Amino acid sequence: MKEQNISERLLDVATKRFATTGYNGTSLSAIATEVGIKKPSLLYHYRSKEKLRSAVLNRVFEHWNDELPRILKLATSGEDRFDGLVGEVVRFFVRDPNRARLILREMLDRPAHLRKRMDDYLGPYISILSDYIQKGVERGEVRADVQPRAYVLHVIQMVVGGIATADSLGASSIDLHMNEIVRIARSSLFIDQHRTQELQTK
Amino acid sequence: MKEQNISERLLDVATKRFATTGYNGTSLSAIATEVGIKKPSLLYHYRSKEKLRSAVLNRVFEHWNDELPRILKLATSGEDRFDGLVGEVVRFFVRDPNRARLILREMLDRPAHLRKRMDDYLGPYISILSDYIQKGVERGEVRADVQPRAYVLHVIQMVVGGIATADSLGASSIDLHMNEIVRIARSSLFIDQHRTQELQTK
DNA sequence: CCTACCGATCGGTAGG
DNA sequence: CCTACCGATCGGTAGG
Repeated sequence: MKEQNISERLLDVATKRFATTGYNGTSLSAIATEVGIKKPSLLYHYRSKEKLRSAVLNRVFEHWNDELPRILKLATSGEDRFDGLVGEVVRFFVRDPNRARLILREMLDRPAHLRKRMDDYLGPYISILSDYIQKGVERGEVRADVQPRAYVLHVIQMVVGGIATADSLGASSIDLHMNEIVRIARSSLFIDQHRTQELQTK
Repeated sequence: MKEQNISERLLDVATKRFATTGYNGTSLSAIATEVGIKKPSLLYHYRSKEKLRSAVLNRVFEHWNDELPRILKLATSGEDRFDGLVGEVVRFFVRDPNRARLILREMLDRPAHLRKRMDDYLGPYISILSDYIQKGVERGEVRADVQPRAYVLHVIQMVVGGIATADSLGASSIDLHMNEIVRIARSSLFIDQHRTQELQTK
């Protein structure tokens, strides 16, 4: 688990540095030095800084692509599994907040470029989730005025943004903040069944 | 309205550039050239790049500080005025999305530094809003499980993040997305009175 | 507000 | 994987 070849170690360090100090704020020599080699040796593994950037981003999106199918299987039915689903997404980014920072930075640095990548990797999953929501509306479980696609995007964004910028907010307890995000997401999606039932049995 | 001194024009251009290409991705000569002067002349107005950065951030926060008291007067009571309040915050950032991008970038680049600024400028207002929410809970208008401070922070973050990264998401219609954000914020805060009343009158 | 200039560092190449 | 080196550009200063 600890033995990695140099290409992978370069990718790890580059991910961390790009996430924390940004692409423009990170020099190739800084990355190389942290791995224990010199800049020209780095450029043998990745032929340019841009290639390194692409490699870093590709790996993050592939991680995502590996985990999302598994996560989405949790979401075959209604409210019960919703917390599990959002919880998994939260855990994915909490496990390594640099993933969130990296994506947020890329959104700011190269909007068009990232939009394409998001469409390719996440597009299908977002459509699946939107369909689930639409079915929930038809079943009467989900609020009728939800905009499915916008809802999904903003929940993802709340999670990614919340984790990426947790240090800037007074995020004393990450868990408390993530719980509140899940609560916001859930209660703005579902019609409140408990309350309905309480009142109906009166 | 069009006549500005050079210091102000430098501030405008620096704000735009820092927001779109980042602090590290913007050179002083690029800013100076766009204003029509040379780099050493810029450095007469702002003695270093860091001073320019501070000046840019100060102005954004002061804008905010000027408008927030007025906006908050809209929020003296419950659900009716909630949409107006969130709507004003949305409009503030939609009017100039670079404000949102700048703050998001600073959160990523210098978390500790921005946290202090946020506390100083926004801290009191966040406390006021948290108190409103707490009173709403006591009145039975607001969900009892809301975490007031976390709720406020994440709604702000959803707005700022959503506007800053609108280009990256498929934000075909900004209005649709902002409406969905307001809907998410409102419906996750208030107990659904309409539904309650409908059922009670049955 | 300018020209002229500084040392430092950048991404990248040559060549082994 | 290295040393040595490239032109370009960076933030900043001198001096007027």
